[in-house]
Amino acid sequence: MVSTADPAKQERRRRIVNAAKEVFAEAGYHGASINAIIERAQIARGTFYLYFESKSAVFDSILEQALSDLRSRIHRIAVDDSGAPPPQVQLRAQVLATLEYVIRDRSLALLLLSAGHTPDAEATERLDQFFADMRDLLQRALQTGMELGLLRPCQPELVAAAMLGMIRGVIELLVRQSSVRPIDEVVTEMLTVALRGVLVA
Amino acid sequence: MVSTADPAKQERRRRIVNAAKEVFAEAGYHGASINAIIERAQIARGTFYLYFESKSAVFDSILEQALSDLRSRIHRIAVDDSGAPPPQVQLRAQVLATLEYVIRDRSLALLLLSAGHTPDAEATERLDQFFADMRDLLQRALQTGMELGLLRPCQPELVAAAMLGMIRGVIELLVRQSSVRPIDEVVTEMLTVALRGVLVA
Amino acid sequence: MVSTADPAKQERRRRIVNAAKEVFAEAGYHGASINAIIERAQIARGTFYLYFESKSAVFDSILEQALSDLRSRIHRIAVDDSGAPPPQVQLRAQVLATLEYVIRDRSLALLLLSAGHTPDAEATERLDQFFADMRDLLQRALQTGMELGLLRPCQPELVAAAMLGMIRGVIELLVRQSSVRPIDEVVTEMLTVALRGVLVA
Amino acid sequence: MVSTADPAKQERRRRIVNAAKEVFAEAGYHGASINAIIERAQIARGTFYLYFESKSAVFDSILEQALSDLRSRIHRIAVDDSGAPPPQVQLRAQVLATLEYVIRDRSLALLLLSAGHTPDAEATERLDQFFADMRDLLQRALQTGMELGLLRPCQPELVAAAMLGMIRGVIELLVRQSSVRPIDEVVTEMLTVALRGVLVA
DNA sequence: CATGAATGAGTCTTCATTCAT
DNA sequence: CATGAATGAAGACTCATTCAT
Repeated sequence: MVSTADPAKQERRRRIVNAAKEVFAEAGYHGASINAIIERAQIARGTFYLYFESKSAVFDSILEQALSDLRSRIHRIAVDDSGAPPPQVQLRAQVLATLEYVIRDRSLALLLLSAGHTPDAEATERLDQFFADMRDLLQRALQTGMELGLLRPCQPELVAAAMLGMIRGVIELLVRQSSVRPIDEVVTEMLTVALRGVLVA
Repeated sequence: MVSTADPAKQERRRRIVNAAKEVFAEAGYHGASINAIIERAQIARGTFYLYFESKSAVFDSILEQALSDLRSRIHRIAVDDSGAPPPQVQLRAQVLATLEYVIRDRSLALLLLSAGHTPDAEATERLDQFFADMRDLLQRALQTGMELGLLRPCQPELVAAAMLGMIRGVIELLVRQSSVRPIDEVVTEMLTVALRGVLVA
Repeated sequence: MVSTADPAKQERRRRIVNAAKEVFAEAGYHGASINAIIERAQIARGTFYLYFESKSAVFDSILEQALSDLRSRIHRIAVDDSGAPPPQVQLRAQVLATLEYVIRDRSLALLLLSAGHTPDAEATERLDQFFADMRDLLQRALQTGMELGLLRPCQPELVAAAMLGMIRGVIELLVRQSSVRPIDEVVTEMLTVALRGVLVA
Repeated sequence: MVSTADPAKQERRRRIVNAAKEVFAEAGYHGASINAIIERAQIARGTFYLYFESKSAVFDSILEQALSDLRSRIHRIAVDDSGAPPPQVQLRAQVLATLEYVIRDRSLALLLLSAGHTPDAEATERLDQFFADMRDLLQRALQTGMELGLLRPCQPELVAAAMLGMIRGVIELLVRQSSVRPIDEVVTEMLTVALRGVLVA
């Protein structure tokens, strides 16, 4: 077991993970060679395999961590719970938290955006599952909103997909442009578009 | 020169392109082995290289064709030309044409959605350029709409990115679900969300 | 049988042989591709195999022709036959004939000089045999000369090898330099060196 | 940096070089497959590429080493320097050193003799340059000898080519015959022929 | 634990040869 | 006979993974 917290080991592990994240982000899963990773992490070849079973294992580990972090920032929006803040506030908070987390780590963001094709079926599936979960959450939120008469009738599945895409599109823009925008305003704009559209009236 | 016609050759070339498209879609650029492509195309190894210089050449060819087809379906929306149909109609037509083209060829859609990391820098650049162009078009349309007082004030760059993402998100949904939806309704819903948002009022 | 003299066929065969000779000379046996040969000969791929069984077959054919031509120019020098010209004259005539034949066809010369490594064991052997024969001839001439008291005592095998090398060296010079030298003088110089050496006395 | 010592690595490198030298000598550059080399060297495919960048790299390395070794054995002959041994002695020493070096390593000798057509243009050029240099050296020695009245008037370029060929011819004989001759006597004979020719007087 | 030399399965690509038209 | 499209064996090279030191 490596998980048992020897601090030096933990540090090393983190070094590897970070190196791998950068290399994956720059070159994609396939283009990322163990060579590049260990060079960036300043470790020997064998050492890598002391901490991770395989290339796909690091990738999985990075993904798992990211998805778990993201999941902890996103929940079902409570509507009946009288103690909770109003739905729009909850929504805003979650979107903001998500964006902040992803934007903070450019490599991770790139990795998540492009992590399509891994030969590691599991990783692909895990990522797909994550996005599916997010869409479900959105979809249910939309459904509830419709039932409560807050939202206009629509095809929730489709709109959920559209909105998820919207978020990805915005993240891509933020990540590709090195210029730093105030995330707060970005979220405001995004939500306005999603909720009110772009027409004047 | 034979490059023009010979129906048998054209047919063969198409077989290879289709096989490649499927394999690329399923396995990504790297995961796609020449072996897999020629097996699916039912041809010998050497035959592949009779039609394409290299693996990246087929990929490029597929990409080029797709982007050119798409570009021919998408143009700047004319607003002052009194002979032209109203902007919303033009917009709808273009989105519809795009979706129809992409949805028709599932493999191509998957390929376009995930064609992030190719070692072929040119291909990656070409794809990036395409999406950048699309965003520009959207951005300018938004700007014009704002200037004409049709759209509410917004950050056009951000909104353009969001909408492009929306389209990608919807395409992904359509492509992943094998269920066939009436594209017409999909477009209507998408445009409604983009233009009017989801709120009731 | 192709040997039966249809003149058009003969002409075509010659075209192929010449093309092959040039390509072999320029690129070596391995570097010579059937492609290059048929392009230069202006024929289709299949046509090549109508005239020659394989790549090595053309090579063999070229070699065989050249060696046979050369052999017909080189004979044992007659010393007792009172009707024959003096040995030195015979020697000179043969060396001259050899050089003239080889120099006339630059490609052939290059091919003969470098035709070391063919995967075709037979061709290699044939070439080796030719050079061995030439050396034998020289060696016996030397031996005879020694026995007749015309030449100083020496190790005939060694000296034969040296003189064969001398000839090859000179041919190489003539072929590599595009400048045209009077072959007659070349032969004179060569024979003088071989017979009298370079010292003054 | 490890490039300097590590005896085990050096040994392995030598094993590869030797295997390659043999295979190149037997089969020529093209005929030599990496497969054959690694089999003879008893190493795995990847190991080869740990020591050499490519097939042509080993070839280059072998060539470079040989040419450098040979160059260090051959110099301009000093004639005015009163402290130097007489020219004939210097000449003899150099020819002897050259032959000894080349004969000792049969594979190397074969490789040098036949290293005509490499697709590696650089290697070919390097070899050509070497022989050109040697010819230059000989040519200048002849010129000097003529000017000093030691040698009879001749065309130095031609004679230099002849003598270089002579050396190659003799090496070829020594290398092809497995029988071992006393190199000393070989050199004596060769020089005698070159200097005094074969005639009795 | 760390190291990095060694491994070999797997990839792309070339090219001599065949054969249906 | 001529053609050139099709074939597939063979070759060079890469890179994730292992293991002796």
